[in-house]
Amino acid sequence: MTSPVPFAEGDPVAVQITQPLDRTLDYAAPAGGCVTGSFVEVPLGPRKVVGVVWGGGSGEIDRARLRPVVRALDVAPMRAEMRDFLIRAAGYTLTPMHAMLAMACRSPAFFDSRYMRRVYRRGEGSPDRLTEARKRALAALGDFDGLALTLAELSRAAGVSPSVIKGLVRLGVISEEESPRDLPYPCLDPTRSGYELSQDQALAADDLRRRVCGGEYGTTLLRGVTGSGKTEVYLEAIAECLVRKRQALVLLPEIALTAEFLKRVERRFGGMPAEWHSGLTMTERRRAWRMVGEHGAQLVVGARSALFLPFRDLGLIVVDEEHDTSYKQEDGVSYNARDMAVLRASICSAQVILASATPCLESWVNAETGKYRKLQLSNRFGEVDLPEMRAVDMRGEKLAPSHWVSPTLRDAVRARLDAGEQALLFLNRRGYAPVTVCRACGHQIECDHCDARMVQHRFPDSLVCHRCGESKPLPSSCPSCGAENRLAPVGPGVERLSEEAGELFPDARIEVLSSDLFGSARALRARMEAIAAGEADIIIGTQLVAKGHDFPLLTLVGVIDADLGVHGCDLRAAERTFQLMRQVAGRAGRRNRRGEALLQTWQPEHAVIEAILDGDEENFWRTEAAGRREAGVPPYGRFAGIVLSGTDEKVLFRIGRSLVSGDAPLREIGARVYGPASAPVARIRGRHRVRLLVKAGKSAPLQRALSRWVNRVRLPSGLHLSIDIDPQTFY
DNA sequence: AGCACGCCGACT
DNA sequence: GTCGGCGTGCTC
Repeated sequence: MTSPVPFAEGDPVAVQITQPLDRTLDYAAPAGGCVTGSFVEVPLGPRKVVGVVWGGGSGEIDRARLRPVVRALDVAPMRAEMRDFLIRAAGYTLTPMHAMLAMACRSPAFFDSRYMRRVYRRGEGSPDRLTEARKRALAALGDFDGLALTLAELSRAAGVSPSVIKGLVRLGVISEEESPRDLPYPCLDPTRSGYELSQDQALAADDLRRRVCGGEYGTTLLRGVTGSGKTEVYLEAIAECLVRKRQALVLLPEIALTAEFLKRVERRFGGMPAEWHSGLTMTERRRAWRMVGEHGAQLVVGARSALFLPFRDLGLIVVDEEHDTSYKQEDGVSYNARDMAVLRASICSAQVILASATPCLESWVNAETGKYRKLQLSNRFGEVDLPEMRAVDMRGEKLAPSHWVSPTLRDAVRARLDAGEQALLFLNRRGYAPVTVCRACGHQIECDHCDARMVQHRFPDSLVCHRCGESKPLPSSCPSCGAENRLAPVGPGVERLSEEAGELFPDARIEVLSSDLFGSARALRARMEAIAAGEADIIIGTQLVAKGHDFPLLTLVGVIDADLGVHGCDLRAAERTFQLMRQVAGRAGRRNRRGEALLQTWQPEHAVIEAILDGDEENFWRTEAAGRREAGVPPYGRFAGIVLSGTDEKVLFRIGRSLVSGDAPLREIGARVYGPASAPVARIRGRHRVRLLVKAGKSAPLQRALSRWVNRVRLPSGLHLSIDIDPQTFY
């Protein structure tokens, strides 16, 4: 990598700012100079904004007219490889550079000065008289041996007043010193002995260690079912990375999973790594950002945005549960963290480990074709791990109206309860009922802002739009025809299912686990732990329970509606259903008990349901891949979504049609455009959305053609156009 | 993104 | 005759 170019005071420099300008602006370097990559504050009209020195000035503006950079910010300059990453990520996702840069500038470190704080440690002297309060103060210092505590922290920990501590400082018993605000994270020790690995795991771990040692780019798909010990294996790769003094990053799909993972890291390396996600306080963010860029953080555990942290020398990125859809960000800047991890690693010569029991088809194909290496972990616990899976053919079951638990499933649950074991009823629908319909006129209650049906909830009584979060009370009369008391809930949600379970199993302790029923991730976690310890007999849950938590007493999973995901024309419907079913089923029966999974379905002969039941994963992936190849869709073709949003739907369609009629740049590369049509979510918070879909061949230069195409039309003000490369949703 | 400049309707 | 609506364009 090129070393940073220095600029002396007054030299013209090009600055990329985080404001919506699609080019750099020239400024005069500040007093003390700056280098390429310096984070700077620059004047823009009447304001001051943050930017990064991108290089020497363009010279377009007369030197004498240049406004000077206000100051270089007190953080390490952006490294050349980070700039390279941002430029290439922007080019791939067709994100304007200013928006891409903004993601790398989400740092509270910019404006908080690097101030010192006064901390207290044990000093040399001994006290003249050892009072009770003084004893407590010294004991507290002993408890936090080596840690620098502030006056407030120490006096709270010891339960004494600050004056006691000040008194001891005067006697020299406690020493007072200045220490930087942001402390390095504790040093992790990769040489501690790790978890005991099975032979299979040890082989995989050795392989990954060698890769990390090589110091080159490479991606490995690490496959293994829940309980096969993927985490222990990639912790060894991290250990190797730390031994080599390079930094490591672990991406997790959900914040709720970090706490448990952090504990495992602490057990393995004897210290806590840095965390990065939306739940951090300002202070924590500042410390993490700064320490990652200096020498103070070896390992970061975080959400997808951690990819934009200023790592000094990143040697390994682990993407855990790589198939998880939350890695794809679609609001604002849209990118897939899995793909960006691979890009970033290829730029800084790092290894990538994509870990999953059920990889996404793209990764499966990449592993098959040799683009990624693959490592398969077999099951540590022999054959016990996968539950016995059976379909419950709903066509042969007798069910009362508005009931969803079949007699077959009911009997199976009863048997588990009698044996003192737990059962899980899985339904991927929050709330009481997904639809509220008027029995008099057939009207369905929709959200006023989103064109989505509102979901009826009972805790508390209300109608909630799951799209925008809008809620309103359940009316007593139909908003369309005015009929009184004719509004009826239709279809099941977890709350309604728990009502039914209550009737079927009046003596059982029933617990609903749904993300909206808990105030915080912490509360949810605590509840899950209590349930895992046996505080419930029947768990009713949404996909929340499919991830992450281990319920050792759970031996039966009943999937209320296995067909939910297989209809619909979404490209990935089959894949998602497969992944979710395997994950949920994997919750049943761990370690010593064989579990059972019952899938209620109206179409047991459907290819996806059959693939799930017969357990031959490779066969499922092969069939799915063949179908995609045939249709020329990802990963054998490429898609891009164009969303036009604005207040006037007619204008959106007009612009959409004019885009279609000017599609020459697309036809030149053999791509086709479909639409315009109302977007899957036709209206969000009052703004209409119209969507176009572009389909191109696998190796067509899609991005270049798209930007040429889109830049041709002039957009009326108030109309917004966004491009989503590799969209997750279609129709 | 902000903020200014600028060109057409209802008020003192 | 002015105040102010927000459309268009600029920011080194």
